[in-house]
Amino acid sequence: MILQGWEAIRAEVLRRIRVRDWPPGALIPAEEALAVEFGCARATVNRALRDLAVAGVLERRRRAGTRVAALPIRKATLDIPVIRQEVEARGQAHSHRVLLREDRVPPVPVASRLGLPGGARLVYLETLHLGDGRPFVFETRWLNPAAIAVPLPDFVGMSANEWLVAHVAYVSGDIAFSAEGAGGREAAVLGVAQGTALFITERTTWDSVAPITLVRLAHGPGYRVQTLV
Amino acid sequence: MILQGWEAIRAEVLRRIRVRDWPPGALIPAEEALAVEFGCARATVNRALRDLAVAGVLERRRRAGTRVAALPIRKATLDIPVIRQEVEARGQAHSHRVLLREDRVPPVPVASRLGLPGGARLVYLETLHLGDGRPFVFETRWLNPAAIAVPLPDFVGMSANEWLVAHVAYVSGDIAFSAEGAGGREAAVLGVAQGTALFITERTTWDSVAPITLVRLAHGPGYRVQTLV
DNA sequence: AGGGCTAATATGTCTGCACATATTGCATCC
DNA sequence: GGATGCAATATGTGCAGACATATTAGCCCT
Repeated sequence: MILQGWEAIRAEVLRRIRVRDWPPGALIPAEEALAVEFGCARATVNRALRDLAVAGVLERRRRAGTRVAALPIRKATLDIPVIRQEVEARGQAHSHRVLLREDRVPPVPVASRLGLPGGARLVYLETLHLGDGRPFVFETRWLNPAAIAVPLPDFVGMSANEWLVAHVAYVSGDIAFSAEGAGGREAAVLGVAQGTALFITERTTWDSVAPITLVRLAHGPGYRVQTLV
Repeated sequence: MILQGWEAIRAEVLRRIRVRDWPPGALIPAEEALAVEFGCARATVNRALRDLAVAGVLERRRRAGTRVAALPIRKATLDIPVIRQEVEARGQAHSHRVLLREDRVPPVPVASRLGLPGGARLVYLETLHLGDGRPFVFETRWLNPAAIAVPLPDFVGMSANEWLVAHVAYVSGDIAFSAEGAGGREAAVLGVAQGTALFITERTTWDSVAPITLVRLAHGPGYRVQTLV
């Protein structure tokens, strides 16, 4: 069987896995053998198999060979859009209001998540994002001014997230999702009953060395994060 | 500057992005130019840049060149472990109980999500997963027996997920996360107050042609899904 | 039988070259 | 002026060959 292109090879390998030609856990032929069978170079087979390994479909180890993953559905990728884009994707007009901004000593859990000592002062910011004037998400954010070289703006013209992206050194970080009942303030701001289940996104972002910001987004009812695997 | 290995090149490119040598939106030099600068083959540069593009850090288009993504934090990958592994990773002993199993005609939203006509009969399954004997997650599942060649077991000895992975043709599908208040049954089964915010995971999985199963996992308070970006 | 070293092997990566393909910007034509 | 076509260009993909590296299986020695 002659196949053209690494994607064709990936598709054929996937097909064999799906029809259980190669069942979960099975060892599949070596790259060299597949290259001969498909009439292509080993590098091309390598490209296809590596891609499937990244996707979690295959598990590869040197010398040990390549085997079909025992539990295939293991990795999912999701897009984390900027809030403005998310709102606009729903066909609504985005706006935001800064509800509060002040210097504060963060509570211990916040400081520890950011890896800061107890006494450090941070900027605390509360922002409400709206779609067509209705509350969409309530953002509470801790900013570390010590890690930001330029002076902070008032975040009225541009949301904190967009300003950070545009003005601060490239960031990395982690994201966590959870569910929580709305507290009094959240309920009031979002216009829902207290205790309503909210979808919470928490994001920590780091400079190469210092923590920059910790954001907590409280999404109102009906919010979903969706993935294509 | 001479660099060895595509990961070293990726690191150097990332560094330049971080220090805003190449700010968001900027066009970076062509592969050929970077290959000369780093003293390696173009394919090696290509490998590094392609990797960063997959990670969402770079955006590449033929002829148009490679530019730094304007909004870098856009893609996140997360692992979706099997429940048993998740429980065991917490150092707890996993067990599960099948609470209900019967043939049912699914409600319209379920049928439409699976792309099935209205009248089709499915197997409905309610399972409670426990960690050290305490409720961990409440699983409700619709199974499409028409898409499964072998007869279904009782799922007492092995959870549905693990049985499916082991016995059914390889599946793909999508995952969605949301937050909901606990209904009466969920509250009772999980041992929480009605209305408690639950973290909901919904998974649809497909054969190459037919829908196989729709699972809804209701996680109790404190549950988080975490990601490293 | 058991433990440790060695050789075989599959994947990982790199090079240098070539051609394919998408896209852009310019030139041309009406 | 506007639409159309062409050529230049950056990335995408492919090949053959080579060496690197991790891991295993088996051998040897005690």
